[in-house]
Amino acid sequence: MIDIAILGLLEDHDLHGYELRKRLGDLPGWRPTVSFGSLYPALARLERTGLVKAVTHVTSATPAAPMSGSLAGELAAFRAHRRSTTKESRGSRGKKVYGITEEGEARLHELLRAPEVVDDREFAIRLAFCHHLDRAERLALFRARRDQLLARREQQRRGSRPDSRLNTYLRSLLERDTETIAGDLAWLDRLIDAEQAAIDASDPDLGGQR
Amino acid sequence: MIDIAILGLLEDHDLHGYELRKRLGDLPGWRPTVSFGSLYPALARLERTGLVKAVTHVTSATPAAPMSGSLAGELAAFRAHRRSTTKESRGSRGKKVYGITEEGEARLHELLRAPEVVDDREFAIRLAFCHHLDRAERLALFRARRDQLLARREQQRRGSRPDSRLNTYLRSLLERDTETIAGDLAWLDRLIDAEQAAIDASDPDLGGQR
DNA sequence: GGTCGATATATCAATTCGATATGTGTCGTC
DNA sequence: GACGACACATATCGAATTGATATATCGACC
Repeated sequence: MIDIAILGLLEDHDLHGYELRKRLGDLPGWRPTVSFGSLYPALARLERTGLVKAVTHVTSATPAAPMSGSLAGELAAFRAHRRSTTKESRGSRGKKVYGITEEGEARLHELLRAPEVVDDREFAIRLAFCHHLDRAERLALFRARRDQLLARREQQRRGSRPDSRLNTYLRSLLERDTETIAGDLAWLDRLIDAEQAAIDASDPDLGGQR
Repeated sequence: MIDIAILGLLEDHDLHGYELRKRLGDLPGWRPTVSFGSLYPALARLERTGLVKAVTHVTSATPAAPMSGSLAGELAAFRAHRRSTTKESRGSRGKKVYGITEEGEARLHELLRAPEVVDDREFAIRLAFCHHLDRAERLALFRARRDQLLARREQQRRGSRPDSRLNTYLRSLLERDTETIAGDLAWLDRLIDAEQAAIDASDPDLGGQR
């Protein structure tokens, strides 16, 4: 989940964790922003699997970072190292700037393209970065989401047949939910139409096939 | 989170895990339903802390459940026991029916009343069971949610000042988000008005104070 | 007799969150 | 120029949640 967002943001600029967190907060899907407990382990995982790499920009004092070696060790070793080499490491706790690798770019594309649309948050994140897809792939994503919302609406209709048993507040909530789904569908249909129009315009001979 | 929903459902009827899961699926907040990995550990936790208790209804074959003792033991012991007493336990794997305790009812009320509204899912769950609150408490819940949505709208406005930098899809998503928040606020205001009207009607001498 | 799908409980690894610890850089202010 | 408050920055921990998987019984249908 968070992988898409991290890779998507790094595709544009190299960024360090803290900055990444702020930008993630501007995206829908995290309220109000990602926790550090998600972000840093995720970055470590992505680095371990070679999808991102550190461009260890240690600020000011020590331009060519000397402490990247201690990263492999565990906390105690790290601290001990830092304490024993206080003079060298004076001047900030190495701000780690990350960049995306070629494998990372491939993985991002693969994650965006994957056919199964799972939850609302994931769709939002994928949509936020879907400009990396081509038009046909984008259309497939939109339509998969549309099917999902349709199914949700259907399920709701089945569930609320004898809805007089429900309390007022739950009924009201369910009604609002229906309203939101209807709104989402209308919005999605506008996106789909726009995308289809763009395809027709760039490829007029296929216009009759939709 | 899941505690509110479990306690809220058990407040109406005694239920076993599987049935609980199905009813949870009818509530908004879980898509399409809770996972077993959430439900059963949560039930175990609630039982351990005395908020719910098992009324071990072992179906058909052995009406007065003889294997409640093995529950305390671990998996292997349980299986060994079951295998060695196959004849007795023939006819279903002891369906555990849970009921709410007095402590559970107190806890439910406390959870519903708590002033901090955290995320959307939690508000939905609380709303679904807020008929257990009195009108003033309910109104406080609604207003807290309202403040939260207002803050969200404000944050969005600040964030999207120079929004021409965003790609089309993200911009569209953000617009739809704004629309949804506006709709939620309008809906909430209707709920608040209705609640206030009910308070005024039942307590006319306080009508001027709002 | 066999197997499919619903009922039912339980556990596991991985992910995420909220809280917390720790340290640096930069104001303002006294 | 010393002090504290606050933004910047990385990291870890425990607990909750998810999705997958294992196990077992039941009724129905062929």
